Amino acid sequence: MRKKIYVHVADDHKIVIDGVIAVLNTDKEIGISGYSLTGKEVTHWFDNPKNKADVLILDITMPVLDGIGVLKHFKKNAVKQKVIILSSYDDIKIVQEMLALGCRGYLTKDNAGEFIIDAIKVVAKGDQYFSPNIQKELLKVLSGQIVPDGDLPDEFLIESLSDRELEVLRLITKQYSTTEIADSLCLGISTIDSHRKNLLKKLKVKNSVGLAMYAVKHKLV
Amino acid sequence: MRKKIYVHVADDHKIVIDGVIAVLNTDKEIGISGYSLTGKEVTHWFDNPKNKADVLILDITMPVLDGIGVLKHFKKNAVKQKVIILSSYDDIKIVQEMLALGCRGYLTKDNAGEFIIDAIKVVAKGDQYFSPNIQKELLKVLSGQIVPDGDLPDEFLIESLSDRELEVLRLITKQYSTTEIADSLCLGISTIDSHRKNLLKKLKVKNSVGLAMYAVKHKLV
DNA sequence: TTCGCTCTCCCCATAAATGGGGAGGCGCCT
DNA sequence: AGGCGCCTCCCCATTTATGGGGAGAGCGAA
Repeated sequence: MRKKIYVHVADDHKIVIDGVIAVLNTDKEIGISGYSLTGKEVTHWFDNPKNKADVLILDITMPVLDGIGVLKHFKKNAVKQKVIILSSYDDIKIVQEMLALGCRGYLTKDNAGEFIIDAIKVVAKGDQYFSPNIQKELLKVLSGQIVPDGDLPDEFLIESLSDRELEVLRLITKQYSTTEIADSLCLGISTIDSHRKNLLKKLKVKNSVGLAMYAVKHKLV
Repeated sequence: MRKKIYVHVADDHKIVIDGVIAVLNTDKEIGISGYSLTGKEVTHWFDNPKNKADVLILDITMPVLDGIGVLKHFKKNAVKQKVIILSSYDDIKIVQEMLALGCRGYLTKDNAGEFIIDAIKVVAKGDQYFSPNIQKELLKVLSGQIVPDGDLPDEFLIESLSDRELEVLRLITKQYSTTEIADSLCLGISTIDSHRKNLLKKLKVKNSVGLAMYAVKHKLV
């Protein structure tokens, strides 16, 4: 038998972890090296050089530190273990964002059970793996059926926002009007108007609702 | 051995179902009679008199028809099988709402694995079961430490939205202006204005951004 | 039938947001 | 010194959104 592949599972819902482990236990080549309920726990595990995990199954939405934070931490610390995202979202933009952050595979929770074992084996070998529904979406992008806005992954879009703009954006999502934002920041109304106009341009959305949706999507709130 | 208890599991994430089933399979008195990925599927199963399930493990947030809708359907049709809610929320007001709708038990996803078997056995006998963290919250209410105010968390305001209002809300989140929504639905501008005004009142938000945030929070988009 | 709710549309008015443009100060980097 | 981006604020104008009220038609429940 080949060398066993050790897997670490991270999700804020223990029952999901139980499910993943139950599925993985059906395969003799795969072992469980541990699990985490928050992103913070994950980074603790992987900061320890004695951690024997080869692959990390990672949920995006977690308390304390989310999946995005974990990937960023891994990138900064050059963690070499492979990461497979296990998420509820099948939005191609999110997939791209995760890829940009260095994940090696992407599964959606609605069908992870069928594909997770394959995914782990493929990723452990060094390849990438995406569940069929995600593959289909990625192909659409490649074949030009979806033009991903020609924009850089939204990561960079976020970073192109200035501190002030982020501040204004956050207040907009709190349903503050321009006047209220101006008062709250002790600035003129025209200033907030300018910031909002710049935000609309930078994020390429139509109105404040678009700004709010963007902020939510990128977890700025 | 006593008569086996049959359980039906409903959750929009298959991996959660896998997890629940894996845990339940460790107990010989419990059998799985089926599972559902949407509330609609659940009602189909339980509308069929041949369904042999004794207990339903039910998630609250599901597409097509959510857990609340399922409980209401059960109430209307006098479905006699017991329901245990399996939810991410540990908000006491939600628990109370579910109790009012006739559920017999409440588990949170973060520790369901430990208690789900006990919960099923207790509920199957006709008693109620709550995981310890929920029990603690309920005791606080009974002892007067929490005075549950009249308003439910907004999670449940959604039930009071009409179809048209939901439609308008969805288009608002797509960054449509009132005029565009009117055109898109072949209605007058005044009509959409009225719907939006009603939405603002019903959902107790300040503006369209608030509507969008609400829609996102409650997974309407 | 009467009551309540939805859906449709209208009146009034004001506040807010959108869409162009420009401009001066300030700090940072080259 | 010059360039660049950010922050601040202003002009113009139009479109939208908000906030109050009302009203008739339809439909189902009590």
